[in-house]
Amino acid sequence: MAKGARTRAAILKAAVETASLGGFAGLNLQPLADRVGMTKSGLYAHFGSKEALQLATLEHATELFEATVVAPAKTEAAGLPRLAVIYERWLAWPANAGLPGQCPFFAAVAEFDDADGPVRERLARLFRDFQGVIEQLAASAVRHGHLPPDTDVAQFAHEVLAMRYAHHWSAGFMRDPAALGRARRGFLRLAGRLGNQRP
Amino acid sequence: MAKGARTRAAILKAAVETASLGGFAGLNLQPLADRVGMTKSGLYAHFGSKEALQLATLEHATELFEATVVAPAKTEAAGLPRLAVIYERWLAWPANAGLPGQCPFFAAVAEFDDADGPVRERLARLFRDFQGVIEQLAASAVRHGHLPPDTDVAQFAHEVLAMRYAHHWSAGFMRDPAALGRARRGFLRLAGRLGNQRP
DNA sequence: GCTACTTTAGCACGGTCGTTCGTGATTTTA
DNA sequence: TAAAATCACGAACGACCGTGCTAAAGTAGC
Repeated sequence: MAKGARTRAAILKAAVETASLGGFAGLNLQPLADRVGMTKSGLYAHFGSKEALQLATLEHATELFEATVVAPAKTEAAGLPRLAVIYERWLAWPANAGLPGQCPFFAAVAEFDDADGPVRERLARLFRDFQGVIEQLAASAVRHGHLPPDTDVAQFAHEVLAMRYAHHWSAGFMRDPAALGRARRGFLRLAGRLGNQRP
Repeated sequence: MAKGARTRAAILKAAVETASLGGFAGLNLQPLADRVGMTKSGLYAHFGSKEALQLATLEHATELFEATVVAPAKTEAAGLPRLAVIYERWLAWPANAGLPGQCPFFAAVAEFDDADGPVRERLARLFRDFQGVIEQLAASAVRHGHLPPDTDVAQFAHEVLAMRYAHHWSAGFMRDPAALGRARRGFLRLAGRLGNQRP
C-alpha cells in the first residue's frame, strides 16, 4: 500500500469518527488535520475540495455499515430472522464499528436536508437503497409465512425505519436510558411477536 | 407597543421562519438582519448574544406551536379523539402556523444533540414535556376505553413520536410524496383502528 | 546514490462568523 | 417644545472557514 493511500485511509477513518461525534458540520479541515497529525493543506491535497472529502467519508461509512450490519446477517435464515438480526445490528452499529459517537448517516441527514448538492443526493440514495433492502426482507418474510400475506411491505419498512430513527432521537438527543428497550419492543410489535397486542 | 418590542417581534418572526427553512444553523445574524431590513449590530443589540437569540426564537416557536397544535384540540372530546386531532395538527403545523419550511424543533434537535448548553436543555425539556402531554392523553384514552387497559402509555407515546419523527424525515429529507399517508396509517395502527392487523 | 515523482508543509487570500463600541438618529416622557 | 431615554448604524476586532499556490521533504525506481 502506497504512502498516499495509507494516509488517505487514516484521514477517512478520523473523518467518520468525527462525523459520528459532531456530525458533518463538525467535519472541518483544521480540527480533522489536527486529529490525523498533519496540516490543513496537506490533508486538503488528498481530496481537492471539502465536498469530495464529504463524499469520500460517506463512502467509507457505507463500507463500514455494510460490513457491520448487512454482511453478518447473510448467514441468518431468510425472512424475519434475518430482518431481526439486521435491525438489531443496525441499532448498535456505531459501537460495533468502533465509532465513538452516533450513526453518522443520521447526523448527516439533518445537515443536508435543505442544502441540495451531490452529498445530499448520495445520502438520499443510500437511505432509499437500504429501505429497499428492508422491503425485500419483509417481502421474503411474507413468503416464508413469518408475516401475514396482506402485509403492506412498504409501510412495514417505513415503520421499521421509524423505530430506528426514534431510537436515534431517543438515545442520542433525549439520552433516554429506556431507548433501546423501546426500539426493541416497537420492532417486536411490528413483527407481531407480542401476541399481536397494542403497546 | 413600544418601538423596540415591535422590531423584536419582527426579528423573532423572521428568525422562526429562517429556522424553519434552514435550521438553527442558518440562523446567522447577517442574513437575518437582511431579512428584517436592519444591520447586524442593530439586531444584535436586542439580544446581547447569539445564544439569547436562539433561546428567544425557541420560545417564540413554542408559543406558535401551542396556539397551532395544542390549543385547538382543547374543545375535542377527551381521550383518543383529542389525541388524534393533536397528532393530525402536529403533522402539518408548520404550514398551519404560516411557516415556509419544516418543523423548527426537529431542525434544532439535529444541530444541538452534541453541543451542550442552555439551548439544548431547553429543547430537550420542550420535547419531554410534549411527550408527557401525549402520555397523559394516552392514559386518558385508556380510561375512556379507547385503548386497551394494559396499554404501556410510555411506549405508546414513544411510538407516536416515532411516527411523527419518521414523517419529518420522510417528507423533508426523502421528499417522499407518500409520507403523509404513511404517518396517518402508522397512527391508525397504533390506535388500533386498522382491525388490529399489522401494516 | 541519483533521479523522477509523490506527498506534505508553509503562507496567504477573501470571506463569514459573533461580538464590541462609540456616535448619531429617533422615540418617548416631562 | 425640551430633556431624557431608547434604538439603530457603521466600523472594526479576532477567529475560523475553505481554497489556492509554492517550496521543501519524503519516497520509489534505476
